[in-house]
Amino acid sequence: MYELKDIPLFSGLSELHLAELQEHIYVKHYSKDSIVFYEEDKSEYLHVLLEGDVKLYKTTPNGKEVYLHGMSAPNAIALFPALERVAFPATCAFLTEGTVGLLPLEKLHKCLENLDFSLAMIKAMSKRMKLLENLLHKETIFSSEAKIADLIANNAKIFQHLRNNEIASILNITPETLSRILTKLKKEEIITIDDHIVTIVNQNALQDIIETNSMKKSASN
Amino acid sequence: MYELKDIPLFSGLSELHLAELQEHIYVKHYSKDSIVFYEEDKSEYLHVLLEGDVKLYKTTPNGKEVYLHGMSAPNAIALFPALERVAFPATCAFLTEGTVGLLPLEKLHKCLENLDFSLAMIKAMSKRMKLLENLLHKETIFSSEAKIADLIANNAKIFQHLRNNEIASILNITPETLSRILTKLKKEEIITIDDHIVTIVNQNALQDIIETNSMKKSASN
DNA sequence: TGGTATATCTTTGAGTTCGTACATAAGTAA
DNA sequence: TTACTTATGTACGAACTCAAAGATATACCA
Repeated sequence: MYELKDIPLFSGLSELHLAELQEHIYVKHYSKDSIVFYEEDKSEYLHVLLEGDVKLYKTTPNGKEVYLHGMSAPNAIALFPALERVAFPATCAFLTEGTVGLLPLEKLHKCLENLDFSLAMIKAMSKRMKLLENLLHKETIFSSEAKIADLIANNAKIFQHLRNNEIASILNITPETLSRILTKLKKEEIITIDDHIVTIVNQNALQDIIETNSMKKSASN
Repeated sequence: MYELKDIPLFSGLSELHLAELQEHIYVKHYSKDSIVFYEEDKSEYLHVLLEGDVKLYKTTPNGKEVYLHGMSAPNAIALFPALERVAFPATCAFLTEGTVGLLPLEKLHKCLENLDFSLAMIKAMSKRMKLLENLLHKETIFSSEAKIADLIANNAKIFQHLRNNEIASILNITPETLSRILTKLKKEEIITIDDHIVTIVNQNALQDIIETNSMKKSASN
């Protein structure tokens, strides 16, 4: 299990300061699939993921989950609600077993008096903004085909570790749509899939899909 | 025209420090509709909006604009690309005439050695995250009906200042869709529109649309 | 250990929906 | 007038839902 000092946000603090913080942290264990916090909830604590993987997602009025991102320990989650003391914009659920440390917000806010900590906070927030920005791009610009092409181009290995329906939920598309588009990509000889290993055959065509948001049908059809 | 000290991000700095920064700022004037920077571009400067209004938007492969947000002077724009020295995630265009101050990134990064400045930066980034988070919610959770209902509930006055096609572009829907849904809202007696003044008649029904993402049809149809 | 049963995933087809695109008419303003 | 904005009808398309069949995995038991 990780400790505070393993998290970049806190790693710049002195031994002494860290020890003091550690004293005030309430450590909580979670089982797989349990909820850490719900969208719209508020909390008096910063949630620090010390062990395990979580996902963050929003829920639509009809109960559909909109996947935002996954996070692995060690990591501070929901920084922005902690800083602004506002409600969580998303629900956080464990994908594995895991552990969360709860740091009282007063303690966090006191840390900000330390310049190194503030700079680390800026770094951490930058990182989070990059994630958000990326997500926004995927959800507003990319078509389903482009989402899939992008995933294959950047992280083809994920198909070895996750089932297609899990990948679909990460991309916020239905498994049916994923299946259909993968079939199309195979038929167009842009990729091959063998025993869950996705291999890129035509990198250019893939890039083209990402850039144009669509696949030109092959003349042979 | 505003100056650096009018911007919350910089207002905590000493007179001396401000004067020094001001010396290194290159001030540039822009005409209405001109582009400040393009998506994917990089810059060695932080852009500080000193006068006028801009909008930020992404462009899809088919040339459609996806509106992100508008900003008014005084304000630092594109903080995240400035901090991380990465490409702009969006295009910035003036909606009015205006002025931008260009602050070399070295100068900005030097400011971060000042704790008050760092704290102001954290505040500014928080604010930006809130914007992004809001936008993400609108684009991923809301239906077109909910977007419009939300706008009417929170900012009905905007209909007095902007034409419907401008409002449509802010909501990232087509003018046709906006027109149809406004007509529907009038027919259901949820709002009235008189000479561009939108009045809410049935607040509950409006809230209901925002929460459920759809309008139940009235029995009379 | 192997074999079968059962559950879960994936694929495919058909139909629906939401919002867009295009065309055109009607309204409004300079 | 002339240009632009708004409204409305029709058509289209991307991705969804629902349903059912086919393929894989997992569990259980002899």
